[in-house]
Amino acid sequence: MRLSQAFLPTRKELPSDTVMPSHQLMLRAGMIQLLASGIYSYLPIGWKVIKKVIEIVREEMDRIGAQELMLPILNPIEIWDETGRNTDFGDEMFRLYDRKKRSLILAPTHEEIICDLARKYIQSYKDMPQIWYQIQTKFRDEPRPRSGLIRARQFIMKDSYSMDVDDDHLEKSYQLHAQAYKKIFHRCGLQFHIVTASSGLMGGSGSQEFMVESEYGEDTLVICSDCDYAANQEIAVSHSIKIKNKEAVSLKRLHTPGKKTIKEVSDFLGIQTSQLMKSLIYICNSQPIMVLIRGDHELNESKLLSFLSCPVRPAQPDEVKDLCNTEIGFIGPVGLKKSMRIIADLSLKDQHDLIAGANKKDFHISGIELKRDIKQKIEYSDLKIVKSGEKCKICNGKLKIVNAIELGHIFKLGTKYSKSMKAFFVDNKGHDKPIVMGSYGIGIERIVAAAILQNFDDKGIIWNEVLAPYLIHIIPIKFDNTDILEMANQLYYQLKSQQLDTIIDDRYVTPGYKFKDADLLGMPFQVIVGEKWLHDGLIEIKKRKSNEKIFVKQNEFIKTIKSLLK
RNA sequence: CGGGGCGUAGCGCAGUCCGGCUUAGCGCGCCUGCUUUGGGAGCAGGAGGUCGAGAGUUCGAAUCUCUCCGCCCCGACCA
Repeated sequence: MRLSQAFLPTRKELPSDTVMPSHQLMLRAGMIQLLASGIYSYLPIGWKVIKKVIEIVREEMDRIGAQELMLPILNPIEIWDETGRNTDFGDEMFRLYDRKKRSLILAPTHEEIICDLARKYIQSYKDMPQIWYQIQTKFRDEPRPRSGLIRARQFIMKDSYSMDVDDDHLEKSYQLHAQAYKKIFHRCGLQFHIVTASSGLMGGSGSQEFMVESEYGEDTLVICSDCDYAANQEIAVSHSIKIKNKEAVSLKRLHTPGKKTIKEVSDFLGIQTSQLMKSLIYICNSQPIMVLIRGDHELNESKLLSFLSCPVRPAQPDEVKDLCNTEIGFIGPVGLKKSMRIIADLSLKDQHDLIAGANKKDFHISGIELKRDIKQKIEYSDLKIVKSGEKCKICNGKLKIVNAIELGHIFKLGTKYSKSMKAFFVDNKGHDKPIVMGSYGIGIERIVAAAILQNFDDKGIIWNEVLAPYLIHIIPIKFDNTDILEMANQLYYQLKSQQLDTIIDDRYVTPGYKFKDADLLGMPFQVIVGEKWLHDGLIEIKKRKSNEKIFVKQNEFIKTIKSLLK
């Protein structure tokens, strides 16, 4: 490509209203253009990179025997009613009507459509296993699009679905995907984590996410520095920092005027926050539930949600007052007016001398032992958020917390969809059984953003050879000198004839302009034809990443370039 | 959906508090001419704006009031 003819609108100035480096660089390098919030046009070099990612994904999916197909984006609403996900997705689905006023949606994912295909074509255990995938635009009306392509409302996803006869075979399909995903992200040159993830309300027997660390990430991971343990914070477990168990003592009411928060109470009483018990009221299916957490811990709502298998919300202040006869800050499990389900974090089990609210304004109670002092049955579960510095349950190593961006998610769906959509097959004994499914996604643009995020400097993007829109960027300097222009053109044609993706900056602009643009665009190799060529007959090859310069004679050029390419 | 910020030329911004010396300005970019080619060139000339939209207040509105729209950030949300 000749830059003089290219649609490659680079910008010197940093776009305002942007925060994330990958977003800023994609805009500055002329890769993307915003059309509306969360909706982008992909300009030629942006699209070129995306196509490279897609091709890698396609190769690795094909390698595990997955079969590519293409499903409709426009879906009749009825099929989404079959699984109840019309309601579940709610406002996140784009909705529209056809001329007959029939309700349609723009698909945010395709489990239902796949399941429909499966129930029509998969009849016998002999028809499985199957893995079907597509690489296609998805639509989600995100409440808050952000960070450029990281969270967009229209984005490209590779989604695949496996159909198997039972859980063992699902496990195989799942592992095939895990392997394929590792290869894909490795090939893209990314550093990533594989973490166990929350199954949420979807049930199923497990899922893993493929994550790249980033301070801009929307997910939080817990990672062990000593072993392989890595999990999404939503489900991560740890050994809490141990505290010495106090002696058993009797209950005592303490006057704590105006002291509501854990910190206020512990400061006032001169005790460790870990001796306190946080009492939280949640509402689940309109029923109140008291949740108890150690004072130095925080509740992990995802864990509560999966323990209860029901969406939860914190109770409103007036609801709390209604239930406990006092305001937030002084509630506790001892002396509750109305009985309610109580769920406590494991760390509180068998502890002596805990302190909680007295259900009376300005009073707390000390000396609490849940087993001794609470008559009703208390359910115990791991409910706390894992914090940095806690110990790994597997190896006792130190856990760290990092933010991350989710690039891929593999999911054992089980039979949720096949049951509700009646996708059954006949097993080898002649019985009807629901197809056992898996679903697996990759965010294509997120790979591009992550690749930039992991490889840039103050001058611009640093592409690796796999994803680079062009491998080589030729820069003729002083090119009104016909020798230089001729040489540069000659190299350009030579490289092209070797199938090496090359761009040449044949614009009539100053050298500084060309260098800045080349660094911003970040092709792996810059080939500079200038003074050195005129005086010494040498062509300069500069590596974008290391800034290393190599000077070669013309007859050595192609050989050298090829040896530099991996 | 809650909180905050912003909307003035293709891009980045000043002007808005305190209405009228602003014929709406600056930098970058763009066009023409001459000069210029190892780190975003110089000089000269030029084009480009319903000041996000609508309504109102006023003799007079980019500036004040109201409504709406859009974009960004924080939070909530994110099978």
